[in-house]
Amino acid sequence: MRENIYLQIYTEYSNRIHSGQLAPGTKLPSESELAEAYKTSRETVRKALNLLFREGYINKIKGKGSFVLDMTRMDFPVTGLISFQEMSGTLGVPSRTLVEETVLEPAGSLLARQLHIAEETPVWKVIRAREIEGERIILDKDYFRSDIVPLLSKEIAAGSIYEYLETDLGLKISYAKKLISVEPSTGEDQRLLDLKQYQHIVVVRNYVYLENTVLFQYTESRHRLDKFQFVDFARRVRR
Amino acid sequence: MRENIYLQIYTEYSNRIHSGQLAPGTKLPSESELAEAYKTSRETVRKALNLLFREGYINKIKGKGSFVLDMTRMDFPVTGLISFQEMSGTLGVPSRTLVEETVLEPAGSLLARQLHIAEETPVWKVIRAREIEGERIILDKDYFRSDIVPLLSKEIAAGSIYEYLETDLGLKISYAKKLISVEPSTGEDQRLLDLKQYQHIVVVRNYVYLENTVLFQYTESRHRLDKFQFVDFARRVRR
DNA sequence: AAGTGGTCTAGACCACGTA
DNA sequence: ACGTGGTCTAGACCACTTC
Repeated sequence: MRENIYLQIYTEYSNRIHSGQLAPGTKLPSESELAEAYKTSRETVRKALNLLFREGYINKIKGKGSFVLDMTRMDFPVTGLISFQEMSGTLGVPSRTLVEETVLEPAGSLLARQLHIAEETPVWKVIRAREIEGERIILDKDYFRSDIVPLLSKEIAAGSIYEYLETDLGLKISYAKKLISVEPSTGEDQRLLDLKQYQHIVVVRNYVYLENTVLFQYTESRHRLDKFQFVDFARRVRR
Repeated sequence: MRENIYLQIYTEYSNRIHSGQLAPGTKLPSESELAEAYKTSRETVRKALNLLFREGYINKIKGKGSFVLDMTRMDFPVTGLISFQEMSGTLGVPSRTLVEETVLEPAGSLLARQLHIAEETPVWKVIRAREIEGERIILDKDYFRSDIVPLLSKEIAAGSIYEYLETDLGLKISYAKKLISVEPSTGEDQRLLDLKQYQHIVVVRNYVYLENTVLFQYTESRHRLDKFQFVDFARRVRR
């Protein structure tokens, strides 16, 4: 039996909405009609529609139907940082990554507390500056537990570390917590970034957990004030 | 027939996890066991567990079971601003709201663009300063479409506007988009807040939509740099 | 009354983890 | 082999909207 019918329906419709093929306001076929069209049950269709709903692609109104929302007003991505990854993905913005450091060293007291490990545990430390349109704007400081990530080369750091972790190491990332705050900039910030006159810097602390709830990565992403933007889309939960 | 069994299960377990009655790491009963215990079907139980999963209360591992996550490490709320509402809710932090202005006036060009309405349309404007531990730290500027919110008194503004909108006016809030950025502070900020030496201010723009996808409220929440913090919990979506 | 989405049922088969 | 969660089915009844 083919599986993940609901993901297939979700993907097809999210693509059509993304591409503009389905204009905002368009009414989707009813759940029963979709079930028939995909030769599946209504509950399976509902799973797909609920995904689209949760991510802001459509709105569902009882008694009326499901309607395409205006994603263009939402900018992108629906939730997350408008930062290096996204900026460099968008058309024609020249950007590059400067790997400043890739070392294996003992965690130390501060980091040991962040990662909930012993101070002596060796930890991979990767420091990268992100240059966008000729300006070094973001400083990424990544720390990985070395018992989980045995090797990290400069080459890997220059590319996508996440791809390496998921496809090569087979790690299953489950969830992450972000903490955003504004803090005075450090000497390191001033040395590695083009900070202009700004005395403060936006710090995004990221705690990444594996499926087995092990916290294996801690990241500090330090953004120049004027280039920082964060988007959050939230459905209101009724209880 | 009793309805919303899944919400009942969700509420019971989220409460137990919140209160610490269910310690982190605890294994929940299996889905079949829960279905039997609540005299319902497995799919209904799964609906409840998926809610708990999405909100970071539990982790689900195929073949093993569902496990309580450590919420205390997560601070609170799971996603959102650590700001006035939350701060004032926590024990013993003295705080109050100063209503600076409650007027009905034409939208004007800037606001007309934000709310997607005509410039002449009257709009309720509510300006409130939030004082925490004797310092005015947050400036909330709320704008409501007057065709949807007919009346807004100073008394309502001093309390919870959302409660008024939902219970008294029966408005159904569906979703909201937040945009966070850092900007130079204005004269108004300096006049109404205790800004200290800070030249910049964290601006949280909030766009609130009703169930029928009408954008009816635009809010600017302006936070003093050093008192701003935002938390985001995100499950990694696998596609 | 007809059509829509919201909830629920009582099964089924599969993939994964543990023993 | 067994228990676990992940997906799916083919129905059912309900609440809401529209006609």
